[in-house]
Amino acid sequence: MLSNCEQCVVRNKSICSALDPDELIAINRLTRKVAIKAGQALIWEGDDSLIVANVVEGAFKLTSSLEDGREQIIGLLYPSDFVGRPFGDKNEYSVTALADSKVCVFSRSDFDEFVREHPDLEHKLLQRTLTELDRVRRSMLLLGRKTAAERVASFLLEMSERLADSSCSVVGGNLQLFALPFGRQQVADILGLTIETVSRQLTQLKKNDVIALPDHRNVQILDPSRLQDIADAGAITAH
Amino acid sequence: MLSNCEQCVVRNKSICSALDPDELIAINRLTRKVAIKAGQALIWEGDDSLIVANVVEGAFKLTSSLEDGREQIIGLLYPSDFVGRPFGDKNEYSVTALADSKVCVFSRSDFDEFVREHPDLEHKLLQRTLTELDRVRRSMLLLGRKTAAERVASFLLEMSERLADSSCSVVGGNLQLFALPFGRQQVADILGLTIETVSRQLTQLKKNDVIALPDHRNVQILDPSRLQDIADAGAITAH
DNA sequence: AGCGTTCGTTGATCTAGATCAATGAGGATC
DNA sequence: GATCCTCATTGATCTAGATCAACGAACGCT
Repeated sequence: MLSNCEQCVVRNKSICSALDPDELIAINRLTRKVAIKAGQALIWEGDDSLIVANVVEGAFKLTSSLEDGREQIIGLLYPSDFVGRPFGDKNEYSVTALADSKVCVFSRSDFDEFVREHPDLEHKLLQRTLTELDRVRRSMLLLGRKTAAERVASFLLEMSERLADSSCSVVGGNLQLFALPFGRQQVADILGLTIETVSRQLTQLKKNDVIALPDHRNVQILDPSRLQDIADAGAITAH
Repeated sequence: MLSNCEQCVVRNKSICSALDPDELIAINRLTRKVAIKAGQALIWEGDDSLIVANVVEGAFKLTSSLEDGREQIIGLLYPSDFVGRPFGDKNEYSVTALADSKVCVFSRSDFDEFVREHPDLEHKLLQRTLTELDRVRRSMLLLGRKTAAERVASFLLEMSERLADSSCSVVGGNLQLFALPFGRQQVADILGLTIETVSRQLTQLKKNDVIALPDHRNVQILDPSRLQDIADAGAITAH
């Protein structure tokens, strides 16, 4: 089945939103929709950069590892996000599906060429890259200088923001419930901690009534301002 | 004195290398050369993004801090590097001169507009941003998962590469000497460690004849492959 | 030359978070 | 509904790196 950009669900949020109908037809010819099963890799660390893609459905993690197995999650990708390394010959990171996913794939050379001919598209790509750079730099402060409590609190706040437009429900402006799209090990790999430390910090927050944990995947933020205080300074004042 | 792009020392390495002589004259009108003393800030964390710039001379650090004074160095900037946040309204990070420096400053709105009219310039900017993103992500692995020994070794290797074209001297292909453009505290703030740990790791490397430290600022790499092994896996085998 | 002042090194101790180990709690399969 | 199997929690202990503290060395200043 041919992919059809006009009917694409991420058409208005992805970089493709820079394109007019004619251009959309042109880019349609360069693209191929691919399904990726949960756990399957789309790109391997160290690979030549042969493809780039838009995430259409699902979620991906971007990871970098040491030989002995230590892994750091460097980024998370959701529908409408752009994946891959244009204008470069190596992928420095692996991209792996966290859930069953669909992506819209381009050959990198085709994509590079198309982008150079469409400055508006290149502009969108630049804006995304700048935003991502801001985000990644923020996590450098987290990884380099924050305590475990601060990291977990920051993470929960960021996830609640990021998932705000999808599954998040705001009741009374203060009550937030969302489902993490992954397990404790992944949280640990995002925060540069161990699974045990993440678990202990979460139960600590639960004991202090800052959050509730209906089950292993769901998180409910009961006291956002308190969580914010913890994220910024780690202060856990007695409740 | 008017700045003159034609005679600019970073003309061929900065993003301005994308411009032809006519365009250079046009951009010249938007620019102003400014001297910054060591220790002085060019941009403050949280400021509105009102200016962007090219580094012409000297060195800068990009930092993010917590209220209690903990600081993380998020990036280093050298001549020909681009500074600031185009196409965004906030600077999330401070930019401070590490040495007496000169920059070529644009108003952000002027720059944004000029960039949109010059796709080649925007392309250069995108390439730089993508490269920087790769570099920053690499340091996420360092900050999140590497030990102190691995961090210091990785740092020395990266600095020797980065300074290769300036003060670095390669003798016999194996002997590298370079001067760090900053003190121990800054190294600690780059690596997410304390000054004491950095110091101890350096003396450890010295004792094992992996490096020599002629004085506090200079570093000589005696055994690059050993240093590389340490950077990757932290293994310190007895000498 | 003498004297602060700043910066780096070294040592002793402490602790946040890692590691090791056991237990518990769904969720799928037959 | 019993049996795995995977994943999260909890507890006990250990350790890398932080913290606290003293000392030393280089540099600028009078």
